[in-house]
Amino acid sequence: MSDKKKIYKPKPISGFPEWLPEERLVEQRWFDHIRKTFESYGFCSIETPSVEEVDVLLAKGEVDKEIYAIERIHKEEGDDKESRLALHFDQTVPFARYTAQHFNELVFPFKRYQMQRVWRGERPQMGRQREFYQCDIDVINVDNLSIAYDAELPAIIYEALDGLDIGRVQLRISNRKILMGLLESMDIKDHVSITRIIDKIEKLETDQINQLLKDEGLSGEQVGKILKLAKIKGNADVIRNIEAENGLMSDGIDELYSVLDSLAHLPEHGVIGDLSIVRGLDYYTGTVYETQLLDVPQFTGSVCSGGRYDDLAGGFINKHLPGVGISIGFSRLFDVLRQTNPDKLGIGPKSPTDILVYVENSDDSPKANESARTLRANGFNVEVYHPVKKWEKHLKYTEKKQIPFICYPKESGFERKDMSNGLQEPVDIKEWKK
RNA sequence: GCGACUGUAGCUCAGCGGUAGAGCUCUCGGUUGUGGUCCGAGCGGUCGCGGGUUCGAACCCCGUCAGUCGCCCCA
Repeated sequence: MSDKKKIYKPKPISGFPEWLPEERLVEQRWFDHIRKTFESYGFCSIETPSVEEVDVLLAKGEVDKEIYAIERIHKEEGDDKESRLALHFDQTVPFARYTAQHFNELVFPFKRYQMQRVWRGERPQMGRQREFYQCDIDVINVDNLSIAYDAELPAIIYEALDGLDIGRVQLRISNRKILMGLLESMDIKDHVSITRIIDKIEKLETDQINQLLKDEGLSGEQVGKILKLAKIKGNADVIRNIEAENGLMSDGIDELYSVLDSLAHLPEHGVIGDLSIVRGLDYYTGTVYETQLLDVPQFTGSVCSGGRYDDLAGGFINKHLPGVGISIGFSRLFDVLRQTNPDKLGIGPKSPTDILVYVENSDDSPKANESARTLRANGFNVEVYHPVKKWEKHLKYTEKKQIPFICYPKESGFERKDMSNGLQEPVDIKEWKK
């Protein structure tokens, strides 16, 4: 009697988003714009495998990262001796490996961009997924790398983000040497836990920050000096007037001044020196970046971050290869906008089709296909609605997919219907061009 | 990994101890002026899963899994 199909009920996997065609279309538009911006500054594209050897990903000793390892289902006893693979956690480390591995074939300073998925095994929430796209640009050079690149990258990023129509963005820039110099001058060793606390300055009350720092064993005077420095925000001149305690600090101030000064052409809200920016990742050694969406106060995280790293690739080759890079948190940006400000996303039609060609009955198919070819040659995206159905069906389909025109044959030639106003008129398809 | 909350139709949810419901979506038909409106019909659910209590469980209890939000961390 009942021969019901067995159905495995699909459910979304948390943190692994997928979009509808109309959302994907916007995503593709964003990718195109970002790619064009990067290439306009002479960056070339590379792609690295989704997986790296675990040893490569952990080369910088960041073992606490939430990395997905992969494994064959038909794994057998003894297969353990294969090197373990894992999905890459970011694109910076694979890029460093790539640069070292292809060192002899690359031209330096090596400027590349990379737009790929990365994976992190963390609990998802708004703007945080487990599988997401990042758009990275980095420059790596041999032995030394001009500080001018530290300023060029944020300029490129600003241009890329500004073109997406997502409201005002603000790049916040600091230089780790400034805070590190201060800590050094006070003979404080545990940089990592201090910087983690500084990182929360925007989130917590001053009292709480004070307490956290004191819990680390700092004196009241030390805490005061650190907080006074970390709360400095402003333009190039503000940074220039900071008093240096030692050479390291002085270097940091000079570098940050130089970077901010080179970015003076950006709108005032677009870039700011902010000494509370220190970044969690421990391989950054100089300039560090974060980016805020000024018009989305509900989301305070950074949508685009990066920094200068002195020798990330040096672990893979016996050379000194300093670099600087920034990564747009593409999926974070898209997701945050989608959830908080869907109008800004400019979700449009459900397909790229410009013209639907109407087939009245199956005898007309060859004619329809041929006219579609003509229109495609004229630059349009054209689809033929093959099922032979009533005119109303065609209209409904065209309407639902928000296709602007229907083209249909008449005794002599063709007519087109403009879906925006219902107007129908004869058309010479050879002369109808995009 | 930790904490709080939530799992019923494709989606949004009602039902809270007595035969599984609504709206939307979808399919088909009718009305209409060639898209809209309106009308009718149909498709669609082991009530997350496993156990327990009960004459009887979507509902109460225990466990488990999944999800959402927050923390940690970060794009």
